[in-house]
Order: sequence, then structure tokens, then C-alpha cells
Amino acid sequence: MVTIKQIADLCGVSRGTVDRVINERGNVKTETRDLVLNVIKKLEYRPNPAGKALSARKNNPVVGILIPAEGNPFFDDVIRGIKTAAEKYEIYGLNILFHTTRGYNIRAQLQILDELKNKINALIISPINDPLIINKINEFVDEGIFVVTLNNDADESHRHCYVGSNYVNGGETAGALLQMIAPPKANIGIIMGSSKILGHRQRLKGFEYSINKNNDFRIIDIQENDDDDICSYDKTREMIIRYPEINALFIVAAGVYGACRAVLSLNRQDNLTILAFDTVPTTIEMMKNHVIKAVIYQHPYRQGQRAMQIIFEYLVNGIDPDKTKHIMKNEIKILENL
Amino acid sequence: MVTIKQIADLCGVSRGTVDRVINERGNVKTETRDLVLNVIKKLEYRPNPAGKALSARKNNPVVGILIPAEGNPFFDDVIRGIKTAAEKYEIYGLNILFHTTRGYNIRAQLQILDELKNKINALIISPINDPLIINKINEFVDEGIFVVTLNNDADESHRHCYVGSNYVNGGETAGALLQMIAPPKANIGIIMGSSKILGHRQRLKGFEYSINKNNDFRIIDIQENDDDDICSYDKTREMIIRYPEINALFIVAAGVYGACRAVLSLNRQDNLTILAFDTVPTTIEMMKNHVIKAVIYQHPYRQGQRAMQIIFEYLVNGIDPDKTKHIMKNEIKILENL
DNA sequence: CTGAAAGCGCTTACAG
DNA sequence: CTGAAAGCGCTTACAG
Repeated sequence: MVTIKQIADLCGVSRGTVDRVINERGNVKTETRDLVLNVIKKLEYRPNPAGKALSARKNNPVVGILIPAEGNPFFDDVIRGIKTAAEKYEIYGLNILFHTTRGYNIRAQLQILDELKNKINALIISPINDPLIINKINEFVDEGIFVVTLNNDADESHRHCYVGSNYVNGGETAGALLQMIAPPKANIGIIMGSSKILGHRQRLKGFEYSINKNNDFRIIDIQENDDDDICSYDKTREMIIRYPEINALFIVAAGVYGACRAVLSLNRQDNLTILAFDTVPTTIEMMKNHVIKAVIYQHPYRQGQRAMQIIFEYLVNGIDPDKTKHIMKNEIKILENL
Repeated sequence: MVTIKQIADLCGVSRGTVDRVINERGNVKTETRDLVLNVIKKLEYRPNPAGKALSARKNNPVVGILIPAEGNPFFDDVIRGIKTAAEKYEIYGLNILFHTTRGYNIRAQLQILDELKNKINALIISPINDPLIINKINEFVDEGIFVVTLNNDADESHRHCYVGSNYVNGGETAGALLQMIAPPKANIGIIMGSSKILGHRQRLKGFEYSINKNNDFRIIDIQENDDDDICSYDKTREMIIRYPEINALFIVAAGVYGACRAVLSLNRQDNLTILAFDTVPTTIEMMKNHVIKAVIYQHPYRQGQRAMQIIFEYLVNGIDPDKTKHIMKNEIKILENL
């Protein structure tokens, strides 16, 4: 374990100077800088995060969090992950400012972002993919705020990291699974949230890619429910009544409960194979009732936890993230391994 | 953020005394002890792990690791998890002594444990469930060594933590999944490792529990392959030849490759539904060849990582683990979500 | 451009 | 039974 003190002694300079070199604070003669850098390299110096964390106590770093969680139980586990991690890191002096919005409202996101701007050192956001939001994220980055996108990426922006799932792969996995668990010849109805939402389009794309490889599987109809359970109920009912040959249902996003209730209202639960995403309580209920066969799961708790961890390591331990995309695997959950 | 200094000032004692109370080092008058404890409680004092980590640098803590990994590729990912974490923690002064054995050899485990005993502060072990090993673990615990069992528990011992999966649930999940992906009426052949190994027995139990709920599914035969691919090949061939009605194969532990090769040698891959555990390279190969339909996955990388993390937090940050059993979920993997 | 000193929160001898 | 001091590895004013 090499320390700054050792580097300083070996180079015949003070620890302050070594610190200036390591952290690129300037005000160092080129020659001494080169000397220090060489010794650092030769001794494979790595800073001790505990030392960093201790002196970072004076910074009182703050993380702003902005998530469209209201009315969307999917985010409950994400938030649990964030808050559990935040509690763990509180003792290091890391604090959070927690905000939620209802649905994907650009104006609401912008307003909260403006409020947060001069109060935070890092931001966790599940952004809307809109130029106004992208610009705002870039503003934050330009001011030295560390930005992590969570569950939904904004890769056109200059955000530092994304934590979330691979949506195309989620759809593809769902498609392949459905071919295993549905009857040999299946007519599929699809209920999606909104084609305006990137993740939903990507899941659909992956699903279609997978299904189209199989001549015995056909997609009969696709309807949008705007992530609303009542709308989902109506649209699903209409779809199943109109196309009674449908024997498999793929629910791309929210509105799972409404869709299942529609199936139940038509008493079709025993001859319809239903596949959905995420393990919100109403979905688990429908799995227990054997209405939903399986779901694709994207580790929501770990998503929240990981986002906080990345920021903690950056702000407190002074460690840069090792990659920009932190992708949680899509898992298959049935009742038994929930 | 309350610090020891603040507690000391408020109580009118020195920081040394507060430290003595917090860490129960004795040599404190009962009255001062009570006073300090009260203030600590009132102010909700939590020690700052960074401070602890820094002063722990002088301890040079060492973790012994003992895993029956030789010739068992399952452990490759577990070890990757351990080593990646160990590298991350090295800078804090935490070092490891890494040992493996071939198979479950009691004598070999005991010998390495004796070698390690006076060199380590913590132990990660995937123990054999034998009284000799249990006793040895208890010896370690009695000497103040922090013991974590990994992937296989020894809950009759005094080990501090277990990190691993729930084997009964793994079998149950496999059974439920098989009922979804096998033909409506299935005759099942089972290839297990050894009934001497607890985890294998537990998986079998969970599987049988799940299968026995279904009158259309029957278990035709159970053979043991001793986790050996050649043996697995022979036993599987014999089984399938003897019971040609078998149309589903459940492989409980290792020897997956041998079993699959047996199926291929009899050209039965297209009318046999094969289910196995874990994603070792040869298993993935057989999934790509569409010989294996699905596997149950137990997060091996995270198991290794978590074991190291628990020990790091204990030894370096001075944080006791929040629970004794750290169970990784059983996940279902198909080719698409590997 | 550089160094000496103090401080972050904890623990550890040492002295009494 | 208790306190003062030094140290773990880093950063931050401050002085020159």
C-alpha cells in the first residue's frame, strides 16, 4: 500500500505538491510534476478511499433525485434501493434531496431541476427523452454536477452514467419465453403503454424480432393503454372480444392489473397465456391466482442501490465509475422464484 | 453527523473513554459508562466507517479463502466475484490467502484450515458437512475469526454468515418451470450429483415437491453421476436407452455436459426437454445448440462478491452484518437473457 | 511554484 | 479508571 507521504518522501517534495499533481490542481513546475507522475506510476499508487472519505466530510455533498414515481408502483423498489443506500451513506456526510413527479411531465421535471440546480453535487434522474430535458442535463454537467440516468437513459446527453436494463433484450427474452410456455400455435395480443416512450418501443421491437422467427406465432393486434389500468381494462376487453382467437397476451409495461381483470371478466384466464413485466404487488397477486404465467424482472432494487453507490464512490471516495452503462440483466420470474 | 469528539465533549470525558465504552474495552466506571451510553443513544451516534477504516490500516487484516473449486467450473464466477472485490478492498489494507481443493475432500480441507488458522482474521469457506469440519469452524470462531460459509452452508456450526442460494427453492423453481416448458405429459429422468451432498438432496426434494402436484408428470428414474462428466454420459445413456419413454431430463448439479453428449449420441435432443443448473461454458454451449432449454441460475459472481463485502465491512469498517443468511435468488435463464 | 500545519473520525499505546 | 498525544491517508487554507 503506497501512500501520498511515501510518494512525497521519494520525490523530495511535500504531500501538498503530490496532491496537486494527482488531482490536477495546477501550480506545479512541469519537472516536479513529471517526477511525481513517474513515481506514482512506478509504485502503482492508488489513493485510499478511506482517507478521501474522511477529508470529504467537510464538503457535505448533496445528491438530487428526480423520479416519475407517483402513481407508478414499479418505482417503489427502485426507491427502496435508493433510500437504503442513502441511509448507509448518510454517516459519511452524503445527503439527498428527493423529488418525484406524476408521469412524464416535461414542465414538472424542468421546474424541479431548476430548483435543485445550485443545491446539489450530483443528480439521479429518470429523464424524459425531450430536448428540453437533455439541454438541462447538459447544463448540470457543465456546472460540474455528476449526473446518473436511472431506468431510462438519455444517451444523447452528456450524463456520466446510465443504470438500468436493456429494453430490447427484455422484449426479446419475453418473446423467446412465450414461445416456450404458450401453446404450439399462438395468436398474440399485445398491450403496450405508449409508443411515445422509448423503452416500450424497444421492448416491442425485441419481442417482434423474437416472435417473427417462428411461423407458428402471430401477432394479431397491438393496443396502447397509456400505462393506465382502466384504459388497459377497456382496451384488453375490446381486443379479446374482437379477436377471440387470441390465446396469448403480452403486456409491455404498466396496466397489467387492468388487463388481467379484463381477461378475468371474460373468463378467459385458463386458455390465455399472459406474460408481463415487473413484480408490482398487483402483478404478484395475479401470478398467485395463476392468471399471469411469468414476468420479466429488471432488478429494480439494485438499480436504485447501484445509482446511489456510483455517486457515493465518486463524491465521497473519489473513484470514477468504471463504465458508463450499468445494465441489470432481465430475469424470468415465475411464482416459485419471485 | 455526531462524532466521538462531540460525545466526549458533551459528557465531559476524553475521546479515549468514549471509545472504551463504544467498543466495550472495559476499564470504565459504571457511571461514566452509563452517561456515555445515554448520550450516544440520544444523539443516535453512528460511527463513521471512514474513520474506522483509516485506523484499521494498522491491523493488516487477512481473509483466508477455501473453496473446492478445482475441476469445478461453477466456482469460476464465484472466484471472479471474490477476487474483483478483494482487489477493490486491497487499498484499505485487506489481504487474502486463497486456497482451493479438488472435490469434497475432508482431509484436504482440514489440512489447509490448520495452515491458515493463525494467519487470518476472517475465513470464507465452502465447507463439507462433516463433524470434523464443523468442529474446526467452531474452533476458528472461538478464536475470534469471522467465518462466512459460501455456496454451501454449515448451519450446525457457529459460523457468522452464510452467503448462497436456497437449494430447495431452486429445485422447486426447476420443477415448476419444467411443467411449463415440457410436453403436457412428461416422463422425467433425473441425473443428480450425489445424495451425499446436502444441496443436491435439497434440490431434488424441491423438485419432487413441485412435480408431485401434477398428475401428468412422472419421475421415471434417478441416477447419480458424482459430478463427473464421463460417469454422467454413461448413466444418462443407460437411462435413456432403458426408459425410452423419458422425454424430460432434469440435471441437478454438475455433469451437465456429459449428460447432454449422451442425449446427442442417441439423437434424442429434439424430443427431450432438458433443464439444468448454472451457466458454465459447456452448459451455455449446449443452450446455444438448443440441447438445453433453460437453466436455474444462482448469481455465482454476486455470491463471491457479497462474501468479501461482508468481511470487508466487518473487518475494515467495523460494521456487523445485518443478517446471518444472505440468499441469492434462483433465476431462470434461457439463451436470450444469459 | 511550494511547504508546513491543521483537520476529517477513529484507535492505540503510554503515562498517571 | 482516565486523559493527552500520535497516527491512519487524504485535502485545505495559509504563508511565503
